[in-house]
Amino acid sequence: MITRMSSLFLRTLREDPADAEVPSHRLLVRAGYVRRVAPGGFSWLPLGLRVLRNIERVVREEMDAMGAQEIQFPALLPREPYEATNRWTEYGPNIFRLKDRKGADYLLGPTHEELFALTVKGEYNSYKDYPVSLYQIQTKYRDEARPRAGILRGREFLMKDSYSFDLDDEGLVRSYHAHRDTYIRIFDRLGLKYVIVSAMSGAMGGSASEEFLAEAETGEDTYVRSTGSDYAANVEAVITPAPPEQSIADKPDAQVHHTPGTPTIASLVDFLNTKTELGRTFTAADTLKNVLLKMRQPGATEWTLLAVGLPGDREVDMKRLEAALEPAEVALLEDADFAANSFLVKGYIGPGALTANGVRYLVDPRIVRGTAWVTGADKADHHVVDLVCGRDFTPDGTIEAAEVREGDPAPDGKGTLVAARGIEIGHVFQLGRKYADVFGLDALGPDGKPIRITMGSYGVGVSRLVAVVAEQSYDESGLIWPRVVSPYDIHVVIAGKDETVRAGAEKLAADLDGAGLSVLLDDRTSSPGVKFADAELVGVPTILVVGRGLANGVVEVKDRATNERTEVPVADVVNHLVALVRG
RNA sequence: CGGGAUGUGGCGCAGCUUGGUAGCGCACCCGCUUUGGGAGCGGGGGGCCGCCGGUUCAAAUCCGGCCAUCCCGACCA
Repeated sequence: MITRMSSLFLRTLREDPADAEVPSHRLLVRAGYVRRVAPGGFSWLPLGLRVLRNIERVVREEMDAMGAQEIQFPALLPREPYEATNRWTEYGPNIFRLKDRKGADYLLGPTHEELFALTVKGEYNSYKDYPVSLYQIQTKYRDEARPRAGILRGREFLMKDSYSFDLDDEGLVRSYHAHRDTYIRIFDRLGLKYVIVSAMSGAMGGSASEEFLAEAETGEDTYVRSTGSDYAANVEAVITPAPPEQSIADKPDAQVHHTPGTPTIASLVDFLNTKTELGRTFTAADTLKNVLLKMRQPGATEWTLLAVGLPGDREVDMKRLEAALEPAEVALLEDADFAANSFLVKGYIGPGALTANGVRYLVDPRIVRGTAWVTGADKADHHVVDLVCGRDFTPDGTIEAAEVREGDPAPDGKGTLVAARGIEIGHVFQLGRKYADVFGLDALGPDGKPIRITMGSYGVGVSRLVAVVAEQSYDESGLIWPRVVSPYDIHVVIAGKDETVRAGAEKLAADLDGAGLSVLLDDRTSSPGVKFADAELVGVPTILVVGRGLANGVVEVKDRATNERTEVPVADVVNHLVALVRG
């Protein structure tokens, strides 16, 4: 196929659009791939649509190859199924809601677990029907609080979502891994640099959920990776390696010290080192900080107290804490709560009062049996030194609530952690029976008894991938597409108005087309400089320049990624390019 | 929802302090010249200056209110 730029619906911009910050947004607008029509809403122009369709094709081929079957739901959905799962309420302001002429409630689908579960229930009844995996590639709607970064986070976007249905947990794990492997193939084919991070804490069940994050400085998701292995994880999922337990026998007795005016860790450490004669130097890491919180299970009205103990040099990471306590709601204790619980002496809280008053006490994994701590003595202006875990206090358990810092040892014991940023491009998730329970999705088993189906849910952000690929592949002149997603195989530039040059280029374009390549032919009357600049901006990986060399029987093949130019005899160029593209 | 900024042809911007017939660059149209790195000259088309109200003989410009958009944060299957 040959597309002539003289008639292509395209207008490139010489300057960056004022509202674009991230490279993908800037370049996709400048190069005429997309145009903004509303906050978080973009139209796809011919070049952009071709890239989107190419990515969609890769996703579809791999989904089909794994045996998933494609179906399609409406984006406009009735309220009832989402009411049944309580998501009509849970989604809050994040879904688009609308009413029909009769006043009935509808929504624009943000994700389709309900519909898939209901559809399978409607069609399948026997255990012989399972397992099955279904998917769709469909427009999703979410009323994001703040759409941003062009098509990286829009309110309307194209997503591939799929769902697996299995008779038992082993089947779910198989389906999960089939999807995971498929996603690896998809992202590898797209030439992306990405990591797979565990998205949930160990307490919630290992690999039940993993995210695929494309490496990008502009990414919204922070994760950590190890310097010594390929370990990578969401900050919420990092497991703190516990130090070895220590002997209790050789520890000195706990002693209470009068430590006036030391309500903070810094003031306490300073006091211990300058105003006491303990014969050693303390740091914040030697102190045990007890943070008081309150938590509430979903649906409950009463808050219960919770204390988290952690080394004094670490802050509580509320996101990690929330992830560890999910689905419970959690909040820091307020002054009124302290007033209502007089045994809590703010600034001087120790494990003693907590345990004595039945407050659930969870500690950081670094606080193991045999470790000695400086902590509050439950009395204003008093701290206790050498309070030993397992001897002087016994926590109710451990919790991953402390902040993760660069330089922390990696959980696998190899290397240390460093922070990195990424963009979520895929998510695999063992849903379990949540939706099957709500809708009564059962298969009739061989013994005549119903078997509750277990589901997996898997997503790929198809339109987002256009921006993510761009984000990982561009230079100061413009986009640089990998061949699989490039809008065309070859960009032919006619450099010169000479009629023989034009005719030669037309002939070559026709030959390339005949050899099965897609060709973007710049047959415009503009000056060569304009055409070169546009070719670099548009980003087709191979540019064929037909110009002054033609008289000597050569044309120029330019590699967009390296900007290397090689002269190739006209007679060989078609074969040369076919080999390049088929590579 | 908090903080910051900005709204002037399709795009990028100036003009606003000090009110007086709306301007520049890119893009677009016509003519001539030009054609290997965003051509030159000449001629042209296109704007309810975000919206509403106020002040004034006169408002893009001053005052008040509203709306919208972008950025940072909170939020985000």
